[in-house]
Amino acid sequence: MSKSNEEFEGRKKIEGTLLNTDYFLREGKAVIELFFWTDAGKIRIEDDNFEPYLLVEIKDNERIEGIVKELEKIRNDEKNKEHYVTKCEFVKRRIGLENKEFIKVIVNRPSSVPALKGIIRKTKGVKEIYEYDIPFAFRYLLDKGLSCFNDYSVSVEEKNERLMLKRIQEINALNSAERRMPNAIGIDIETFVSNEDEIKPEKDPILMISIYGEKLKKILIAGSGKDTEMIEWCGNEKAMLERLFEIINAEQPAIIFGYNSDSFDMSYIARRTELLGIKHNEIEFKDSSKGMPIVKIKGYAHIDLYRYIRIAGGRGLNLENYSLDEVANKIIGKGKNDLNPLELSNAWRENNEKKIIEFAIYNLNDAEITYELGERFLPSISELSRLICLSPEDVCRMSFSQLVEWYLMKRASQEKAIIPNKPESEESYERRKRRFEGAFVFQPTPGLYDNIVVFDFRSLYPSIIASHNISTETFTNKECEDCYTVPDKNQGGFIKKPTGLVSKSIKDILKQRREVKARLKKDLDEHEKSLLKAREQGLKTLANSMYGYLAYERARWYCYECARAVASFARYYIKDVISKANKEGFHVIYSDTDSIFITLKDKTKEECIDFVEQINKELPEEMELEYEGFYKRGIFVFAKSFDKGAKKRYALIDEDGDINIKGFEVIRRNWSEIGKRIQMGVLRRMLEKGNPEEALDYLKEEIEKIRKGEVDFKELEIRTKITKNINSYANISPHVAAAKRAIEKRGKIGAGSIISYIVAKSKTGKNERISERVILPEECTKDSYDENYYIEKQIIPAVESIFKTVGIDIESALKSKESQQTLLGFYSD
DNA sequence: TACGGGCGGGG
DNA sequence: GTGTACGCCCGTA
Repeated sequence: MSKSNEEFEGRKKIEGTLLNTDYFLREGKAVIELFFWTDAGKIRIEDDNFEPYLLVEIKDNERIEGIVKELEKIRNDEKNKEHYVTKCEFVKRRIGLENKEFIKVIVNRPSSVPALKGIIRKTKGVKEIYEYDIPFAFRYLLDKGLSCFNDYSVSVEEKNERLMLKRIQEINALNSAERRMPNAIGIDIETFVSNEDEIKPEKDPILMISIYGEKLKKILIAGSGKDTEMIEWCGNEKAMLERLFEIINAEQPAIIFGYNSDSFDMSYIARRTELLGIKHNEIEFKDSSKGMPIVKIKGYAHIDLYRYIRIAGGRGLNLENYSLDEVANKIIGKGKNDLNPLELSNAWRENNEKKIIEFAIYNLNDAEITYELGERFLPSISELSRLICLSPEDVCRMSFSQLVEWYLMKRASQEKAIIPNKPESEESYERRKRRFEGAFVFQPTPGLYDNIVVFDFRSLYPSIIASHNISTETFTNKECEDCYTVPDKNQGGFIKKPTGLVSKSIKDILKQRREVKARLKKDLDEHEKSLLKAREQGLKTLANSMYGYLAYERARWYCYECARAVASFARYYIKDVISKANKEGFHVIYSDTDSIFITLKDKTKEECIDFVEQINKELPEEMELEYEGFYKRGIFVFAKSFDKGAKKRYALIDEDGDINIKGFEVIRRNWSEIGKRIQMGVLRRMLEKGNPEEALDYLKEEIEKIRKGEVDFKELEIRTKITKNINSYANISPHVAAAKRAIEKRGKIGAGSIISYIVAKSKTGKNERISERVILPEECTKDSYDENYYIEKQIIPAVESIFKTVGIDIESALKSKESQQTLLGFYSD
C-alpha cells in the first residue's frame, strides 16, 4: 500500500526514536503509552491493544481443558477493583531443555496479575506459574520486540485528539551517525537550611531553581528583585515552582538530568509542590519506592546521574568520592564554584540581593555541570537501554547484576524460553552461604626483574562461559561423554548441545563486541564514535558481569555450579599456561586470575609470541591468550608482615618510561602528597635504572629537604572527610581536632566537607597525641611542622617494602648514614 | 568473628 | 505496582 493511501484512510506516519514507555488505565483497561523523540519534538502515542498475562505450567497427566475451565472462573474483587481472568490461550515455551505447552492466562488489568497469582497457583492441576512479575510496559516491549533508543516508523490513527498506534516498524536505515539525540536539561535546586543536620521539605522552602539546556539557561528565585536575561525573580516559592513546570512544559525536554535528584532535588520539588497545593497537569511525579526513593516523571526520562555514576558509570575513574564536585572535576574537568551553600540562608535572611545573585550563579553552574555530565553519560545509558530493552530511567538505576538479568529476560523472551522466577527470600539466604574457590594467584618472589613479558587471557570468564556451554540449564551432575567436564573433580559438567541461554547470550555479546571494535577502527565522526564506544563498553559490562550474576543470590538464572565451574576452568587454563611456559624455558614470576608475567632471560620477544600462538592453537575457539606487553623492568614487593611476595602489588616500567602501578596505595586521600610523591620517585628510580642505591640517595635527599624545611607545605596536608556534625564525634581524631580548629578560625564547617590539616611539632616538648598537635594549612611555617612525623609515618611506610624487596633495610640504611640522628623509636603515637 | 545498622549524594 | 539498590564501614556482642 502506498503512503498516500494510508493517509487517505485517516492514518499518518511518524518517524522517531522510542524514548520510554509507560501505561495508564482508561475505563479499567490498560493503555500503553509510547514516547517518541522526533524532528518535531516529543510525541506521545497510545496503544490500547495489549493485555496483561502470566504463564501456567500444567502438572503431568492433567486434563488441560479442566484446568482452563477452572482458571477462567477466577475472580477476586477487592476495594472497588475487579480482578478476573478474561481468557486462556495455549502457548509453546522452552523450560530448561524441554519444550512444553503452557497456558497463557490473560487478566483484565496489569494489577490483576499480582492480585490473582496466588489463586492461580493453587488451582488444581497447576504445577507452577511463571512471568507474573514482569512490569507491564517492559512486557509490551518484549512481546513487540521493541527497544528504547531504536528508530521506528509508526502508523497512527487520530482518535479524540489522541494518536493511536496501528503499526510499528523499526527503521534500520538510520545508523548511529544519523541518530537524533534527544534534548535534555540539567536541574539543580538550593534550599533554605534552618538546621544543617536535618533538611526537610516540611520546614525548609526551595529558594532557587536552575535549569540548564543547550539554549536554556535560567535561574528562578523565590523572592523579589530585578530580572535579568538569566535570572527570574518569581516573588515567592509557589510562583517559582509554577514557573518551573511552565518552562518544562514549553521546552518539552526528553531527558531531565539531576545529581542525587532521586533523593534530593526531585523528591524535594515533588513534596514542596504537594505542600503548597500546586496544581499542575504538566508534570507527574511517581515516587516508586519505600526505601531509597526513585522519582519518575511521566513522559520524561529523569536520570539521576549520581546513581548511575555510583552504580555503573564511575568504575575505573579513580574517584575519591561521588560528590558532584569530585565527579565533575574528574570527568569534565570543571567543578563547583567555591561557595558554601549553607550561607545562602544567611543571605536570604538579610535580604542581601548581591549575595543571593552570587548563589544563583553558583546554582546555575551546578545545573550546567550536571547537564554536561549527562551529555557525557547519555551515550552509555542509551546504548545500554537499547541493548537491554529497558527505558533509560530504568537502566541508569540498575546494578550490573540487574542489567544482566534484564538482558537475559529479553533473550529468553526472544527464544520463547520461560523466564525463571525470582527466589524466595529464604532461598536467597541459603544461596548466600555457599562459597567456592576463587581465582588462582601466583605468589611472586619479591625482587626487581628485568625484561618482563605479560600475557593475558582476553575476557577470560566470558570466553570460558561461551566455549564450555556454561548455562543454568546445561549443567549436569551425571557422567556424560558429550560434555565439557569441570577440571576440578566431582563438579559435574555441561552438555555440549543444545547451547544454553547464558552461554548463547554471552557468545552473541562477544561477537557483537568484536564487530563494534572492528567498526571503531574505521574513520568515523565523533558522534558515531562515541556511540560505538559506549556500545562496546556496554557489551563489555554485560559480558564481564555474567559470572558474578550466576553466583548472585537473587538471580533468576542463579547457578552455583556454573559460577564454580567458571572459576575452576579459569584456574585450569592459567595453570596450564604456566606449566607450559616453564617447560619451554620461560621463567614465570607472577600470575593473577587471567594474566601471566614472565622474565625473558635468554629468550627473545619473538619466541614469546610464538609461544602464545602455540597456546592459542590448543585453546577453545572463543578463548585467546594475548600478548599484553613488554616491560623493561618490574618490581614485586614484600607483603606487609609476611616473608613472601605480596599478591596484587607490583610496578612495571615500559620501554617509553611509563610506569604501571598496581596495588600501591598512592591515591588514598588520607595520605599526604609528599608520601605519594616520594613513593613514586623511589619506584621510578628503581625501575628506570634498576639501581636501588640511586633510589636510596633520592630518598635521603628528600628527607634532608624535609628536615631543612624545604618543602611545599601543600604537600604536607592530610585530607579527611568530616562525615557528621562535628560535636557528635565521640573520639577526637586528628581530623576532628582540625575541623574544630577550622571552625574557631573560619566559622562553620558542615558534615560532608573535607578538612585539611598538617601535623605540627609539640610546643611543650611532651610529645602529645597527634590530635592535640594539628594545625591548619595556613598556619604552617618552616619550623612548625613535625618533620619526624612526616618522615616516620608518611614517608617510611610508603617506601619500606620497596626497599626491603631489594635487600635494603630502610631503618638501618638511614640510621648509619645520618650518623647521630636516630630515626625510629623516637615516635610514639 | 559475626551481625546489625547506617550511610552514600544533596542543602 | 506484573520490579524495591548494594557494598562498605562502624560499633557491639
